[in-house]
Amino acid sequence: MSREGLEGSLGFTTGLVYRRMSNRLMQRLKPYDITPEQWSVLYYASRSEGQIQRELGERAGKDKPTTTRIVDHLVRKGWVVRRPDHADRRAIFIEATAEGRRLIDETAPIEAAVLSEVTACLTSEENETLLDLLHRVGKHIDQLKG
Amino acid sequence: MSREGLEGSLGFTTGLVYRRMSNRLMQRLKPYDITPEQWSVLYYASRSEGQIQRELGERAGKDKPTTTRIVDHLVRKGWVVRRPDHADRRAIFIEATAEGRRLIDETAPIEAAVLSEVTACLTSEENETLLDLLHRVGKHIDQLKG
DNA sequence: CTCAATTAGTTGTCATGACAACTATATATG
DNA sequence: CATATATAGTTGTCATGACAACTAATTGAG
Repeated sequence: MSREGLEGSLGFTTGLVYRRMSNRLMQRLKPYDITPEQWSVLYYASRSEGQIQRELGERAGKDKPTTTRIVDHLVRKGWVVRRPDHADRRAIFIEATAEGRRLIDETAPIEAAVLSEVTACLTSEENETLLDLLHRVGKHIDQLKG
Repeated sequence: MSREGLEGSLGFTTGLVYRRMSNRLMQRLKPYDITPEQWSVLYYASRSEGQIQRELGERAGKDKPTTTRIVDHLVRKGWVVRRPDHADRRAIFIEATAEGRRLIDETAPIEAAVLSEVTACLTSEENETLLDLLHRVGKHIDQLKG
C-alpha cells in the first residue's frame, strides 16, 4: 500500500484524522462559545434526565477529572446545573438548562453538517464500514483492559 | 445500525478509539520515559538526516508550538540535538543522537506489538480497509481546508 | 536597493486528558 | 456495630494541541 513512515500505524492515523475533524467542528462551533468536547457532554446531558455526573462522563467517554472540569465550564455558561442526589450524598445530578437544550437544538445541525462534509469522500456503505470497524477496535481495546 | 447517542458520529468515535490506542501505547512506553507523541517525533527524527524542525513537525502531524515543545523534551532527554542551518539562519536542523536511535530501535517492536494487539479483532483486509478509509477522510478534510 | 510579505521558531494562554492524591459518603465483611 | 473497601467527586501536575502574538531572518515586488 506504499505507506510512508507512520501512515501504516492505526494509532498515528486515527490521531491525525481525529484532530482534523475536531478542529473543523471547533471552527464551526466558535460562534457559540463551545468546544467539541463540551458539546458532547452537553449533548448527553440534554438527552436524559436524572443522570449523575459519573454516568454523564461515561457516556461521553471522559474520565472523572475531565468530566468535573467540562461540567464546570458548562455550569459557568449556564447550560447545565448541578443538583444534589439526596439518596446518595456522594453523587450529583447534572441537568441541562433550557438554554443548554436550546444550544444543542441550534448546533446539532452544525455537528451533522460537519459530519457529512468530512465524510463526503465516502459512500454511505464506506461510512458504515468505517464506523463499524472503529467501534469494533474500540470495544476490543476496552476488553483488553478489563 | 442502532447506534446510541454519538456513536454514529465519526468525530466522537475516532476520538474515543484514538485515546484508547494512545493510552495503551503510553502504558507500554512508560518504562522508557517517552510518550506516544514524543515517540512519533523521535521516530521521524531518527529516520532521515538534515530535516529542519518544521519538516519534522509536518511529518509527525504537529503544529509549530507543539513541535517546539516536543523537541524541547527530546533534547532534554538527550535523544535529539538542535543544529543551526548556516544557509538559513531561521531554521534549525534536528538530529537524533545515537541514544535516540537506540531508543527507537528498542521500542519499535513495542509499537508494532501494541498495533497488532489492538487490531487483533480485524482481518488483515479489514485493517487495510480501515487505514484506507481513514487516510481518505484525512486527506479529504485537508483539501477542504486548503 | 527598500520595504512589505512570508517563513521558522518561540512563548503565553487555555481546554483536554492522564495520573495520583485527596475528601466524603456508602457498602460489605468481620 | 466497627472497620475495611469501594464509589463519587475534586484538585494538582504534566503533556498535548489550538490559537495568537511575538522575534528574527528571508524572499519578493516596486
